[in-house]
Amino acid sequence: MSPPTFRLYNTLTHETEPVEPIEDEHLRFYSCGPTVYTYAHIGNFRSFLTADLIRRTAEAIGWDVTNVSNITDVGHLTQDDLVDPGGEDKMQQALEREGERFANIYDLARHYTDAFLKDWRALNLREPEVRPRATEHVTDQLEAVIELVETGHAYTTDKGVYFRVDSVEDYGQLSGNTESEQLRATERDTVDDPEKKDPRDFALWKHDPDHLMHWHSPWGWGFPGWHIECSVMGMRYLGEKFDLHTGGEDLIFPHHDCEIAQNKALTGGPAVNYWVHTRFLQVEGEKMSKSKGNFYTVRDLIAPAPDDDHVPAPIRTQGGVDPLALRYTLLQGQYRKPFNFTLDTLRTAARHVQRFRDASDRVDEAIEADVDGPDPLGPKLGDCYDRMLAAMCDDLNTPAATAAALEGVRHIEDADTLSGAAAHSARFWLDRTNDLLGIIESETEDEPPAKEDTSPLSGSQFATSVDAVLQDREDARANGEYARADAIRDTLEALGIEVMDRPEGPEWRRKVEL
RNA sequence: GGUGACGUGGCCGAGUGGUCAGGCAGAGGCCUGCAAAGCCUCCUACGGCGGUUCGAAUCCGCCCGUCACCUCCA
Repeated sequence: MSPPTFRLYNTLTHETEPVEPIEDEHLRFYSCGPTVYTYAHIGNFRSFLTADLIRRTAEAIGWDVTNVSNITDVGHLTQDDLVDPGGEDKMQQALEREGERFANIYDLARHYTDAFLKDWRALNLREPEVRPRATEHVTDQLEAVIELVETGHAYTTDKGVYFRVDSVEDYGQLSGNTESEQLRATERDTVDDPEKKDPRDFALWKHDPDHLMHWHSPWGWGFPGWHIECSVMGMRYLGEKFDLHTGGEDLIFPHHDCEIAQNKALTGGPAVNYWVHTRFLQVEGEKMSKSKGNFYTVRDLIAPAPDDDHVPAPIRTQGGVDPLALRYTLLQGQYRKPFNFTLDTLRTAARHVQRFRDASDRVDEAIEADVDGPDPLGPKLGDCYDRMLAAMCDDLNTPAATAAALEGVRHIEDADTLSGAAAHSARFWLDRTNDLLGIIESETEDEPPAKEDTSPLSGSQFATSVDAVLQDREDARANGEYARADAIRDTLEALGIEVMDRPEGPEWRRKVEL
């Protein structure tokens, strides 16, 4: 059958539209990446997950994909209008906070970039084709700013260079913030540059020789404005026109509106056809914030570090969550709707991921055994896959897609026996499901994040001793000493070992504790 | 105040005019020495008020509520 039409909601048109790449069957898109001044939290990754799902869906319908995802490692000011030398940026603040950990601002950026990439892989996000860093493209940015000044789209003041918003058509089209007067009326009480000609004008270059990161420019030492880096890096790696651009909903204004304006000024027309924005998530029904104690970074959940001050106390003794369970959790909400992240959902997700894994193991055994027999699974699973793909193509409807996937795994579980033929069908389905949703097995080389292992024994030694204890319990059961058998089970449970008595003998696994 | 999004059962979340979403939790049952896991059954909602229609969670209007952005937060 022909693949379904891939449709996405376009912030620019307020409609869900068929995605039609400029180059047939080749999707080229840019994803706004993080500013690396701290560990990324699960909300950040909800947005990056959207980009990953766009990639996977496009690949599933046979398209090529070129994705550029940047790292913002230049510290930008916390207030755009505050272009005085005393202004601080987030990276500088981070360095002051953690000065003892890092030699300098570049060291800090490197540390958090590495941490970010590690989390990226842990969540089984596919690697973008290009991952440019802002600090490595300052020359490109400078050239763009010079061009904008020369073409009259920008002007200089003592404090920097500003983009002249009224030099392009339809500024603010993306957000709907089109009224100059409106922005003026709501301007915050910040230090303004009196030489700015329009309150909407934004900085392309900031004059500041004391900034921790500074570069030489025709206007003296300083650093680039925030919006210009994405315009420049997007065009450099994807061309003057490309298909799609992703980011968090907070970036709609001003960042993406500014980017659109810059691109128009530089190329004479808009660069991007589709804008896709991911809604913020909430945690336990509230805005995620450090003061509420519901602020989760990826590493908090998947690999707790009890001595790390970044890990909030309420979960410092928890964590150890399967990163794919975290991924599965984030799939329970469609990217464009508010999503309420709860530990309860995470707990459930961990169980579901385990079901996929158990089914996968069983299928592998059945392939090995290769018993003759019919294949009742093939058609059912084929149908499940079709519905999964259709759901993904329908504006990344991940809740519907995971529902169909769960139905598929139930078909495998329900089969009393798996013939070789059925097992091969199941293997094919599991692999394609994992390709599309990435929820069964990680594709990365990284070691799985160290689960908290308080045992002094290594993994295999530990397993051997658990097996020995279980044998003792089996002996007790055989002798009818049920009180002793239950005591052994309770002891193991207290150690985080879950015991299941199967017809073929006892089985155990580590409990998922949240 | 401006801009944009969203309101579905105890909870999370599909569903865009008429037939079951699904999951979690809960209740009962099967299985088990007892459990756990798994399986079966049950629980049936659409923020409010109008309107369109033979028929609306689904379309329209108004209201209420939640969230986000309004100069650097994904």
